[in-house]
Amino acid sequence: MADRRPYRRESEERRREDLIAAALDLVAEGGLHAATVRAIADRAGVTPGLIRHYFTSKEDLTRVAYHRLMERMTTDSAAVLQGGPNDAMARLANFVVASVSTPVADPVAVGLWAAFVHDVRSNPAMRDIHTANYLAFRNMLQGLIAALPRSVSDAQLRRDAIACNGVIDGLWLEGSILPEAFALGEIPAIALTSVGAILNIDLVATYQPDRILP
Amino acid sequence: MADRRPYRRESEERRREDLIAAALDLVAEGGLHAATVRAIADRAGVTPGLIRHYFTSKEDLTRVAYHRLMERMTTDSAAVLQGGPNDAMARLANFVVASVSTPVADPVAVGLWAAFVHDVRSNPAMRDIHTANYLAFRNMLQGLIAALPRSVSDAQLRRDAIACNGVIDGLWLEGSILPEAFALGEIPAIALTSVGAILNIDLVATYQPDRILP
DNA sequence: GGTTGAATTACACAATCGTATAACAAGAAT
DNA sequence: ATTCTTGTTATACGATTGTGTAATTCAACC
Repeated sequence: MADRRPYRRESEERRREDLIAAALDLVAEGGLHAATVRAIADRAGVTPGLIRHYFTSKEDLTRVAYHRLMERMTTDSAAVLQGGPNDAMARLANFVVASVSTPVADPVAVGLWAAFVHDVRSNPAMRDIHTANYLAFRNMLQGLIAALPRSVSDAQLRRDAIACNGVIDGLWLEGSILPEAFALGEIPAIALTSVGAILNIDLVATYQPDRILP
Repeated sequence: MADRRPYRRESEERRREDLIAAALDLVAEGGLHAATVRAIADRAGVTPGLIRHYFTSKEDLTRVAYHRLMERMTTDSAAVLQGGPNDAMARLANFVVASVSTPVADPVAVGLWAAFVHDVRSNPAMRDIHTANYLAFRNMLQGLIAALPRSVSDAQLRRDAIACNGVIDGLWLEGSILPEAFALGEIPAIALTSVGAILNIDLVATYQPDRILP
């Protein structure tokens, strides 16, 4: 009959990846309600029906997309450890700064993250994803703290990690939501001072930016 | 014709209040998309059309509801200052604990809060509401810190307030999203220790719960 | 105690949502 | 070349969305 839209066959992995990326893009831009099956398909350059060919439902796609987001945030924070200094204090300082700087701290990222928070509370599958990634991040932080030249009990180490994670999360949040409320570099500086105060070490003097700050 | 639903006339204030409360309830339970005009009206015991009689649009109702939510959270934190001790350190300690305890820290509240974060970024009116309430909270905290028996510069006072606000926000977030990941009273204890470490004072020894903890 | 004004209900409407199913066509297999 | 598999498009459907507009009924007022 009429001319059908021409198309190319792609691998399953490629198609799933494109759809996930399109979904995250749309959520970041317009919130969860903007990520409709039609909009996602359009952004990914396919037709809506294809989504249900690769995902059992829209909820399924949502779940996978959230997992990908959390994974990316943890990876971005950890990336700064690769090829950096070997000194424990310097490694911690780099990690702290990276966690409250772009691309981890970012208005788009926090909007994206917040969009899924409610589902995390109400949906068991989403909560499992959140718990796993939250603990992965905190354990990474705890490992960096444990490597410091000081001796504390395991219980104290846990409390320190929770506290430092708290400052980082809080500053990440505020700096991302209201970036214009802070001077350039103010949040990273405060993060270093605070984590240092909690752990009773001088992180500020330790920190040496071996990478270009944005 | 058929029997119309009987109704009572109420004051404008009462109706607006009921509709706002209904909207917040629904967002808390099922996210933003659950708060449809029909669901809100049903919860408030009226018919959908009445919403547009008191609010120019659904967006208008959403904006007002968010304002009410932020207002309530700040008020709940400040409530602990009323009738409490006069000692500056004790007042700060009470405030810190209240900010990371129920009803301020609560799974429902954080889900509610997160639902609006995206709009805060993209909608100027929502951002104004957020900025005003965020600064109100931080200034309240800064006032408590300024009252402490120690002398620091204004710039340092600002940094201290941002840092303490960060820990509080971060712990509020984590404790609210994953309450089962922490022991009872663990988060308040860590909050006191951390804020104390940042300000270089002993808040833990100061804190004396003159109110029943939940 | 009618009369009147506005609070409230009732209904309609176009747009959009997620999902289901059938038709097609691209590329590998033969 | 032809067939076959299945990735992909096309279309339809019922439910639900926010928003207008007209019809009612409550309660105050003279």
